[in-house]
Amino acid sequence: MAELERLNRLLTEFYDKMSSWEQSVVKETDYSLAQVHTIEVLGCCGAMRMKELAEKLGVTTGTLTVQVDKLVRAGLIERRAHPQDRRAIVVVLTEEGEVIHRRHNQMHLTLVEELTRHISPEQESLLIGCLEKMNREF
Amino acid sequence: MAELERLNRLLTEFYDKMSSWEQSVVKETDYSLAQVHTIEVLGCCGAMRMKELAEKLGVTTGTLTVQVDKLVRAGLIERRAHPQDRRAIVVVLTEEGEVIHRRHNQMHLTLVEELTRHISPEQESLLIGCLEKMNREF
DNA sequence: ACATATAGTTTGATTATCAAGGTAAAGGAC
DNA sequence: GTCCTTTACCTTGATAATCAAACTATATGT
Repeated sequence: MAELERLNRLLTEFYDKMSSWEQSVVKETDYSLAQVHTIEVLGCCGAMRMKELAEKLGVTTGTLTVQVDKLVRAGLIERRAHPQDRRAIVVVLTEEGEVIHRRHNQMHLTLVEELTRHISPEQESLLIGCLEKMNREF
Repeated sequence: MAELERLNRLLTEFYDKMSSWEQSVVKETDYSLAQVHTIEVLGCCGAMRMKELAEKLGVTTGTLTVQVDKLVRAGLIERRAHPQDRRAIVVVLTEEGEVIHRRHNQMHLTLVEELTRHISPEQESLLIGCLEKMNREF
């Protein structure tokens, strides 16, 4: 099982490097890591209710309420009434929030482009296949 | 560049899933995420001085001092004098710290084993190659 | 119509974190 | 050797993120 150990090491290393990359990128902005992450999820997955957003972010709804308050005050997101469920709030990016998201996403793309600089298109396809399989197993 | 976008999505998804997996695993233990991460780094990379550890963890030495205090009190790590540099402290896992690390590492291995369940050995080798290339580019 | 479950907010306490300032030691420049 | 600068770590005070639990309003099932 040396192969497994090696893969584990590489995945952990990748995770740690991604983590510090994200931290350093966020430090350049006016927003915190938690705030950028919230924007990221809303930008990638689209508007959603508090409950769902809290689950995706891995925090309680109480925590999210506080974060959403800040982002609303910063003008990046808005609270909207849910059309069917009057208990629910739908959180949606404002135009400014969209801008922030696109800018951040572009940095991600640039990073991935750099990371795969020495990976051939065929290998890249294989990598994509592996990632799909792995993500499905979580 | 649709391929790039797709890879970016998959990597982000993988990162997020790893993150929540780690969080849920840590929640079962008596230690916090920051503490487990400290143990993880010491276990994988071996004993090192405060400065180096702080860099690997992405925190200031001030923050690390506080965390190390807690882990020393918990009996998982020890502060040792650096043999050459009398300003420096070498942080090292105790026997109990090693046990915690091995237990945590085993869970990582089990996870990776599950994740790669549907990946052939040949694909796995290719995946390892890709990860090595990507980690080198960070 | 009533009981129970769910969505979101508020509150109080805890933890992690940083920046800035302090101490001690190392490493050069002279 | 003596000073100056840099480095390593610790301490402190303030701030941000987080949770659990209590609360309000609405939905859902019996």
